[in-house]
Amino acid sequence: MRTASILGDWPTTEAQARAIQDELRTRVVLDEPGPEPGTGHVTGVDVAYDDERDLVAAAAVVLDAATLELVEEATAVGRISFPYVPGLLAFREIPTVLAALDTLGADPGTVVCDGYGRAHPRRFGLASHLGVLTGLPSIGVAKNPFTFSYEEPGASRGSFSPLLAGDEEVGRALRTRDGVKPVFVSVGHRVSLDTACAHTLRLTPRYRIPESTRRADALCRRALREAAASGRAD
DNA sequence: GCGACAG
DNA sequence: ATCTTGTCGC
Repeated sequence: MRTASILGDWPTTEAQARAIQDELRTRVVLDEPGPEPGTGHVTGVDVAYDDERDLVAAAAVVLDAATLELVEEATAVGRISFPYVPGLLAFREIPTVLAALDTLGADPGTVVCDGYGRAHPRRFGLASHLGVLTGLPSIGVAKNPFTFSYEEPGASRGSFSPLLAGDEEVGRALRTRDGVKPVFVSVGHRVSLDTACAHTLRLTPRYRIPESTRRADALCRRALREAAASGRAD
């Protein structure tokens, strides 16, 4: 029901989308440390696309933050709501992600997005946007540095270096596994950068990418396959 | 003006 | 994101 009202005035043009980001950005909360890593729940969200069939599938996977065991998972399928434009990714992913989150019975805890939060041209990436719309603490963990610069962090897990937009630190390049390419962590909503990195390290005991994101990725791909096979969307 | 550019 | 087989390595 909430999703319907949000889709009601979903932007059509890039200019409208940017204006929405500029307005919602003022509601981001950056002065809370956020939930203690390793306590409560952590929820991974991800989205998969079938542009041919105009289908999008989202998944939300709730994990126990201490054990990383599955608590609950949800999916939603819909139509593509916006083209991919660098800097406007949220408008492509958020409607279906919200639909999936809405069906969860468990408290999502901290939401982990596959993308950026503050590390964004207007400091309002997917994780920030999702955080503001849901009120939930959120962080972004991306696989690429986008347009930002960074110096290679030390080779061991836990090493990090600032992710920079000019001389402004908008996130961190964080090494989650020894000798493996870093991930790019930024704050979404109601979580500090230190806490966001601590969460990310707890979520990567085995792989470079957070367990939450890996599970959400697998789940939304499966949901997309099934939706394409049965030919439904809603 | 041209190229780069989260997923 | 997605198109795609085998293959090198732990």
